Amino acid sequence: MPGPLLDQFPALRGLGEASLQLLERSAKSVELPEGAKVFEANTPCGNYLMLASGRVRVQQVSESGREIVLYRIAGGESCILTTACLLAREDYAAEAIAETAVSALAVPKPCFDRLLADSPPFRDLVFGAYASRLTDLMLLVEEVAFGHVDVRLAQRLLHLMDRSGVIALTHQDLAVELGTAREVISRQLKEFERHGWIRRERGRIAVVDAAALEALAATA
Amino acid sequence: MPGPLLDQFPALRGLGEASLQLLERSAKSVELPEGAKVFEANTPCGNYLMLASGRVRVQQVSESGREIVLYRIAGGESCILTTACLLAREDYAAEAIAETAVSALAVPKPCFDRLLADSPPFRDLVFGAYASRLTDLMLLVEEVAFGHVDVRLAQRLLHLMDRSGVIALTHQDLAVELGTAREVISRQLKEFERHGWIRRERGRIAVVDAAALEALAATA
DNA sequence: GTCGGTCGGTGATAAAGTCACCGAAAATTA
DNA sequence: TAATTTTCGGTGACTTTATCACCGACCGAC
Repeated sequence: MPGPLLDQFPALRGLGEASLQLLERSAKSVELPEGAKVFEANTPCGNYLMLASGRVRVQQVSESGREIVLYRIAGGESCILTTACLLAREDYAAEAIAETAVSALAVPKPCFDRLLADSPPFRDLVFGAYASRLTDLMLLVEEVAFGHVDVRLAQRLLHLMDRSGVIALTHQDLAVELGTAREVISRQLKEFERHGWIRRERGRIAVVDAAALEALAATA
Repeated sequence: MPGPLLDQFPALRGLGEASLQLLERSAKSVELPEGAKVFEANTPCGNYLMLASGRVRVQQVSESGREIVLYRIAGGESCILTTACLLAREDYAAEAIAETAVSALAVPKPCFDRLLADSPPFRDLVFGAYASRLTDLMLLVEEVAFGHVDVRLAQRLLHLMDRSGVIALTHQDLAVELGTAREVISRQLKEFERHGWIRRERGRIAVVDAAALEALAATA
């Protein structure tokens, strides 16, 4: 156990002694290295997952092999996709990948059910995660259906860059972020560079003029 | 009250006397005519909605005014979008329209919270609805991102037609179903008619060769 | 009947996706 | 180190989809 439960999940403050002890006893701590698959498409699942630290990317894979990033989960959040199959007894429709090293809590279904019944803060945690993902996905549908790639790419670059303005991703990675084709990204990036907004290197992109990208990104 | 609760919501069988009585006492019956807005985008909400009968369409509207159908809710199901804002205290991101006359149960938040705490069957109902919508939306993202309009249109025609193979929708309506433009639908339908798969009339489409459409629809 | 609104058709153009292929850089192996 | 393989990105040609502007036909109301 990497630390006290409440430090990892501040949302559980107010959970009550009994529930906390139940969690401490039943939940197993899980450690995953960067790049590990948290779960795969079309696999049954038995545990409810709570992310203590790290970041997980959830993406949809189509039959033709194309991919799109659906959303990300950060430390302190719960992974509602596992909940979905726990409750609906369906298989995953998507896959999840650890973007950083991840430590999580695997809660067995009986314990999950018990907490759901007994603990309002736990319910809030789970429901809150559901609600966020749901609105995320609705906005994503809108973006994919009606958004323009240049605007979406500008937004994503700004969101993915680190403090120094660097994005260490390949064009293919960015294509998966937006659910589009690599060629589309390559041509768009060339256009951005032509404007002097970014610099391209193999496997990395440096944002030069963030203000210009923000102006484009605001072209909702 | 249009009838006993359990007839309208078989999923609530096993709810327990106390919970049932609480529901009967607190929940208000709501009747909406066809075409009524169940809720609009960016409006706060105070009640949890359970659909007794009728059908509701939930669709996303973009700033530019374009629309796409996200999913539908039928009798016996709960409307998780209301739950989402109840729990996340966010506004709606989408709007919902009664496609038929609708009778529903409006459950006030305190009562909703109470049932969630006390009743496992009620929890299953709510969580189950969440899980279904979530997987629906993930599949929709995939479809919009990677699907081809001819295939998607064939699927939708087959799904929307009545027993006699008729779809009483305008081209614009179908465009909203798929989140595309009317012209795209018009041209595609002309192509379908050229193949002898459908017949077009003003405001209605008649499916002539469902098998052919199914073959195309299976071209996932 | 006339009128205003809805419905659908069409051509031109732009944006995005697809396909096939290429060379350069990096990683791996000999 | 040299050779080989893999990954990464570039490009042209073409298809599909989206957008824009406009049109005439049909429909219901008056």
